Amino acid sequence: MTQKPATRKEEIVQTAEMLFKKKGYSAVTMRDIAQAMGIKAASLYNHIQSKQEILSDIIINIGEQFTEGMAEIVAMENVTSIQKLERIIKLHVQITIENPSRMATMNNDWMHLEEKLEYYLQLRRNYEESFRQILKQGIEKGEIKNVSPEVILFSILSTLRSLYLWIPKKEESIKENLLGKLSQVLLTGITP
Amino acid sequence: MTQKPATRKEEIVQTAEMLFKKKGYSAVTMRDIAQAMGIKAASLYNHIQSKQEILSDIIINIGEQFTEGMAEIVAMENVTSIQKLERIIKLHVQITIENPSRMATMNNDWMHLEEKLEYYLQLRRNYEESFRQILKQGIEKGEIKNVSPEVILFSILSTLRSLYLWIPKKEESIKENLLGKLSQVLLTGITP
DNA sequence: ATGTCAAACTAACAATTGTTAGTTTTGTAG
DNA sequence: CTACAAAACTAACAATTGTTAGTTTGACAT
Repeated sequence: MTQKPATRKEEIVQTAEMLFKKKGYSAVTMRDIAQAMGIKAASLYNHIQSKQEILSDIIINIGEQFTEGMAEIVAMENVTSIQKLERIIKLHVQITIENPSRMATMNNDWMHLEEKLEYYLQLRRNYEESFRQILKQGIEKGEIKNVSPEVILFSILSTLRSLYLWIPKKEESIKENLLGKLSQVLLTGITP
Repeated sequence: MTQKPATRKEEIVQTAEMLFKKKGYSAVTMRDIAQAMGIKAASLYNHIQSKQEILSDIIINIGEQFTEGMAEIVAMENVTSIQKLERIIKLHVQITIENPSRMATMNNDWMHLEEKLEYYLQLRRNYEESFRQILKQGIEKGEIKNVSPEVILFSILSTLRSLYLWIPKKEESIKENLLGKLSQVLLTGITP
């Protein structure tokens, strides 16, 4: 699920993101993080600059993963809009399986970013705009029902952004089926 | 959108929930709440017992609204499962339009409940179980596609729980259409 | 053995936290 | 005008916060 940390700093970030997921950034203290690692709070500062830096590292890392993934999808040729949507769903499932805690932190604590806040918001706006364009093209080409793209965008994105809440509970076998089932529900609906 | 506060305590709760929505429970101080009301932090304690009480009031209030709404839906006779799902969607849209800040607080800060935490979790488990039963009955009767009820539950509930993020931006006219569009997308999908 | 360097430690800081105690202001009913 | 209750205030508290400075430890190459 999560990679082996390569540096001591990465260990700190990985410990922090687990705690952030449970209680949120503001409710987690540097002493909490240190205790979870079996060291003292002051020792953390041999490896990081500030608590804020931990948060930035977590969120910007994931934000840029989504940006890169979306760029690839936008660049795809000779595919339908539905196929692009399937790729978006796959992108979310993959990233969330790899980094459930980071996803939780990005979703819940982005507003506590300081210097990096505007950059994060820019990434998010661009991502949503690409998503919206894919939906509009699909409607134009008749591949997607002519319903408000905004409502579709909201509905799919809400589900994908909540994946971190459900994925950690499932075993690997279920995760494999998840992508297919989720695509079916989100794209074709639940009525026969 | 929000009711006129009847008591000074309700004013405090309403001020608090707006701030909780923006920054989360842990990041909002009693001095923040007081300042937003133009008074001093100590004055709040003429009306409330603790910061924790504010959070409890907000979350339990909403939690019980959902419990009551779901009880009515479960008790409905001579209706299809799809009609019950439409009523669930309507329930979420209505409550969220009336209390967007409370919804945000319930979704994001329930884990900071103390004495009332177990009661809240019980309400939530019961709600989800009723939802699950409606889905299973729908599948049995052939009114709902035979896809994993768990995935359907997750998908619809994720969207409904995120409504607070989108609803405050829309004007009243859009809100009226929202219910219909949302039902269409969630139930019949987006493919023609 | 010695020197080096990363990574831990102790001790402390200034600021901020939720909350209490006791006092003063304010508006309204008699 | 007076009395009373509601609701504000000032001042302070003990605990906790992120962070810094300076020191010690431990592993390893020389």
